[in-house]
Amino acid sequence: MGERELLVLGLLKTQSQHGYQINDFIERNLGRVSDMKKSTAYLLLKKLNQSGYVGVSIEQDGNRPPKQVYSITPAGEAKFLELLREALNQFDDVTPSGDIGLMYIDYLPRDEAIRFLQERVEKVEALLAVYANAPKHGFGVGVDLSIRHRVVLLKTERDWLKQCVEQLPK
Amino acid sequence: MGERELLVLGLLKTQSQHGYQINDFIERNLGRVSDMKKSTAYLLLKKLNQSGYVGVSIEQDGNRPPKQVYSITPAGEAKFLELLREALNQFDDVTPSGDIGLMYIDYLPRDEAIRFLQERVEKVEALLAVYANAPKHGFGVGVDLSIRHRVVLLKTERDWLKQCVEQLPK
DNA sequence: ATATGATTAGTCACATATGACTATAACGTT
DNA sequence: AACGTTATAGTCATATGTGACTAATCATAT
Repeated sequence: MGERELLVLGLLKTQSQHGYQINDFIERNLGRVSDMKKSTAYLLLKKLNQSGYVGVSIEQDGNRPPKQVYSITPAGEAKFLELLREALNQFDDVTPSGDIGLMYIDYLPRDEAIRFLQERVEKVEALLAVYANAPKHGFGVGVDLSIRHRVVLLKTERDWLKQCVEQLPK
Repeated sequence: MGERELLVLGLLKTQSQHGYQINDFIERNLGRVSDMKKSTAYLLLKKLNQSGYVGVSIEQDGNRPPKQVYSITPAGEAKFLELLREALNQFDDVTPSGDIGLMYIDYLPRDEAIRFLQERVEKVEALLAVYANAPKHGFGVGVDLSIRHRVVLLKTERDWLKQCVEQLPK
């Protein structure tokens, strides 16, 4: 259990919801903090239910097909706090992707390799532009801190890539 | 197919090997560039073989149980270059982990939350010390560039975390 | 009326990755 | 000769995550 479970439990803490709403909220408002997909959301809801952290009730809305409404249980509230503490305090070292290619860079003509790396820099810069121009978000400090996180990581990535190009032996 | 397949094909390009050697080399020499595990290595070898990018032959060594020796095929050589170009030129935006907790930080007493974040800073600094003191590696420029990558990312992480703590409203 | 697209609510096969486990042989030490 | 350790070579159950798919209802424009 990790951040994704924490995210779902936290959304249910605000109000009981069905799967669609959960996913919709994440897609619309938290796209810059989580990339969780719909099927994963439903999967987690099911698992959290089996573990007793969320309850399900059926809601019939006029003629619409019946919906599963999920709500957090007391055990879920406790788990939420446990996961929150864990999430705030833990740091996972992640192996950055994109480095393996550099190990074999000498198998390509130097100028071709450099062109690839420069294209890569441009991709990073394009993304940077998107995030840097993101409007302040209303959902809370957290989302803004998270966008700031991405921005500084992307800048670091860009600068490191540029340094790689420079430091490459002729 | 991605970086991991590229890594394996690249190691076979240098010389034909069996699964054990591949994994052993990665664990011993490339632990700072890839975190691929043994079972994954064997899995990739099998898949690459099924796709015709590596061939297998049996080698009997005295009384030892027979070994599968893997070697790269011409198709594998071509695939290697294709994957290398892709790896050098692509940039994947990755959602950084550890941000979800910040969204819910107000559910904990502020001082407790800050203690957790400070512990997290210490973890980052501990890792930073490990990588910063890593000796220059002989395998090639790539490995050193990769270590540099981790170091700058970790520094960014540390600084961002410190900023988070400061910017938190009282 | 009716076609189109958004809303709502999921399911399922599939790919990836790994931890835990099994086995044998060689080698050094006591 | 018994024993622990390392080298060797894998297999397998399991967990995670997602893309592609199905289906029904409702709102809106044509």
